[in-house]
Amino acid sequence: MAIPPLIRVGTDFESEYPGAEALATECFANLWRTAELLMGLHNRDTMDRHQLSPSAREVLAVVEGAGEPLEPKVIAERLMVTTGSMTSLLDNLEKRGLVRRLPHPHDRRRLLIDITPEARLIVDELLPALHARERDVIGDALTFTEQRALLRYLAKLQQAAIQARSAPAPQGDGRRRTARPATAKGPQS
Amino acid sequence: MAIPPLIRVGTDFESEYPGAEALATECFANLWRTAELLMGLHNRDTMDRHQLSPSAREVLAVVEGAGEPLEPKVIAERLMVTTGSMTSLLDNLEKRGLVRRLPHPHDRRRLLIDITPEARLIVDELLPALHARERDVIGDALTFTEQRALLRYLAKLQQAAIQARSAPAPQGDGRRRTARPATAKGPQS
DNA sequence: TATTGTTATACTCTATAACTATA
DNA sequence: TATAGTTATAGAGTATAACAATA
Repeated sequence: MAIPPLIRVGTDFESEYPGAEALATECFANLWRTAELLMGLHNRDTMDRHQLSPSAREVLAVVEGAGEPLEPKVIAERLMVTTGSMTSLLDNLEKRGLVRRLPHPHDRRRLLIDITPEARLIVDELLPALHARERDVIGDALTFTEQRALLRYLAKLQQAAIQARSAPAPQGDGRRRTARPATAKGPQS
Repeated sequence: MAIPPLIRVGTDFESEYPGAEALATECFANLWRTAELLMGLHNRDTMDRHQLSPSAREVLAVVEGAGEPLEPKVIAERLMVTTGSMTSLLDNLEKRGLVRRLPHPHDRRRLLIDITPEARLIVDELLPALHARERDVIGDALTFTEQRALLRYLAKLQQAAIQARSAPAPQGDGRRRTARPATAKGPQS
């Protein structure tokens, strides 16, 4: 397999980066890679089966999941994009006949976005398959007990990350000492 | 806090999606969100401090980490992008004076990409700060024992994800039964 | 013929800022 | 004045396919 099962950092990592810890960096790198690999499965399936981009899928999933039409601004907040970006996403989806812009009953500035029956067909086919995939892949790797432990760790990491977001910029305490040698590729653990 | 600490799926999830499991979906969703939050810290720092996009940072880190100039194709493989995309990334970095295209000594089809002293200054300032951030955020959330357990889980998940990549498309076994209620108000059957 | 890298083209995603219509 | 959404513009990132140079 071209892809190794885990990213490792060199044995000299902690002397190269004083103030860092190899274990934390390995957690970080592998958390990202694992997430990318898993989400990549969903994205590929979504594109192959329905020619939907990840963001387009998210829009449909959010509206369908809400069970009722939503204002563009609300969808934009869920996806964490600007209203300008949302207009563009909705334009594409509307062109494909997957969403409709409806007038808001009480405020003529606003819209309500609903998904069309065609979109509903797509979502009703796609989401169960994606969730089944999640069950298969994650259940293949981890026991329920491990999944619950993972979830606890992720909750703690999210809290720490959210706190760090509003914290000051990271301190570049440790200064790198040597160029990282090219030959240090074999982690001997 | 606007952002809840953990994504949860509804209690009726497993009846909506037969063949799925709420626990696996929560693992999947939170793995993604955690990774995004953590990587978002790095991306924001990198952009704020050095106006470098994530991909541009990766190119510099890969070349600097190798300790010697690398061929574009090698960098492209590490970043998992095509050589066409790599040309574009290198164009941007070269315009900013951060990389140089050197002739390959033995093969005139090839190039060797080296980073300039300016880029080295950036990388030597940035990477230690990012690694220190990793230590702080992850160390704040998890004990070393927990970090090691997390790493074990991630290794297993990566293996499962890599296997799934070459497996057939997911089976949409379970058919969605009802529209997902937004606020437990009755979706009629 | 096969490989490396470039070019040309196109598309998605995203942002910002100016703008319109409405509140 | 403030808000919702659009438009115009811009730029990054990515891909594919055709291509040139070289092996």
